[in-house]
Parts: sequence; C-alpha cells; structure tokens
Amino acid sequence: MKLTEQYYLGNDVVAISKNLLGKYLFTCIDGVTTGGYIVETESYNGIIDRASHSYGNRRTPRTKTIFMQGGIAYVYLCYGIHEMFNIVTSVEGEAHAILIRAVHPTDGIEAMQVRRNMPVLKPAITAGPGSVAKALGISRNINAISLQSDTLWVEDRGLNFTDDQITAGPRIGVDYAGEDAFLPYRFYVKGDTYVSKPNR
DNA sequence: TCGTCGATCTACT
DNA sequence: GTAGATCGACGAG
Repeated sequence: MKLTEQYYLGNDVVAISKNLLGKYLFTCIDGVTTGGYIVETESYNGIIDRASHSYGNRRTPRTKTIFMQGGIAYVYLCYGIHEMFNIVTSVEGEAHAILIRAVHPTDGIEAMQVRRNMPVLKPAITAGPGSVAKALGISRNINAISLQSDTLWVEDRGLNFTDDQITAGPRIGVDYAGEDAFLPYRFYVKGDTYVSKPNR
C-alpha cells in the first residue's frame, strides 16, 4: 500500500502531481497518526520554473533538499509563519517538487483539531498548504526525511479520480514568476470541501 | 551586515 | 475585502 521509492523517481512531475490526488498522506508524530487523502497539489518543475525555489539552479542550504533524489520531504518556512510541505520527485539534480496544498482528513482528526486549535471541525482545517502542514504536525525538523519512513508516508488505497473530477489551473501566490505563473500546474478535485480555493 | 519580501492564514471591518 | 502577523533566505553593497 505504501508508495514505493520507484513511484517518486519519474521525471514527469506534473503527471505525478495529478496522480497523487486520491493518495493517502499520513504522518506519525509524537505517537499520533494523522492523515487523509490528497485533494490538491501543485508542481514545481525544476530549475527552469521561475516559481520554484530551484529556479536557475539556485543551490543554497535551504534549497539543497529539492535537488536530492525523489521520495523525500521538503519543508520550509514561508511568510515567517507557515511551514510548507512538498514531496521531492525525480532523480538527484532534477529539483522537481510537489506542494501538497490540501488534504481530505480521514485519520486522527481530533489530534489535528488540537494542533490547529480548532475545537469545531471546519473544512479550513486542512485547506491550504500552511494548514495541511500544521494539522499533520509537519515542521522543518522533518525536512529531507524519507517517505519510506514510519514518520511520513503516502499510501495507495485504490481511490482514483477520473479526469472529469479533476481540474487543472494556474498556481496560487506565484505572480512574481512571470509567464510561468500561468502554467496549469495546480490540480484539485472538483467540488471537494477541503480544496483551498475552489473558484480559481 | 542590512533591507526586502515571500509557494499564507486568520481575524476583523 | 483587507490588514497584520513574523522570520529567515537571499542579494546587494
């Protein structure tokens, strides 16, 4: 059930992003397992993608994780507040990454509510990348961790969405990326309550 | 060393 | 609809 290392090594990051919809993402942090199935992703297509941290082959202490071999997590801080969780794909040096923007929770919902300080369950609990990371207990100290570990992994439980249930569109919050901001690299499940911005 | 700003979310008007 | 939060990465000098 757990996706194999091989799954993450493909060189078509956009295809993998789309395929990840319906896969189950789990974390086991502090002995608590939380997770659900992925309903929204964005692709970051290596050093030629102006929206990516790796654009122009920019290697720094922060971005070096993206350049590693696929099958690991890339976690970083944005706006000084939010941690973002990405899955690194392809082989070493390609710098492909997939941002997990929204998850439909199925397991450990109470623990997520505590982490989010959200006593009443609302769709916003895992809608948006900052929310997903916080709800799942993901922080920068699991940056570069393997998705074969027992802390963080993705499962295939046979849930599949058809093309007419999936929408592709431009990515969010990447206006600075020029032409690349318009690429249809964002995928989400049409009509799912937990998608962050259904109307874009 | 310093200044700028970001793959965002929430609360409040 | 819009402002404020809040900090580290990065490029300029």
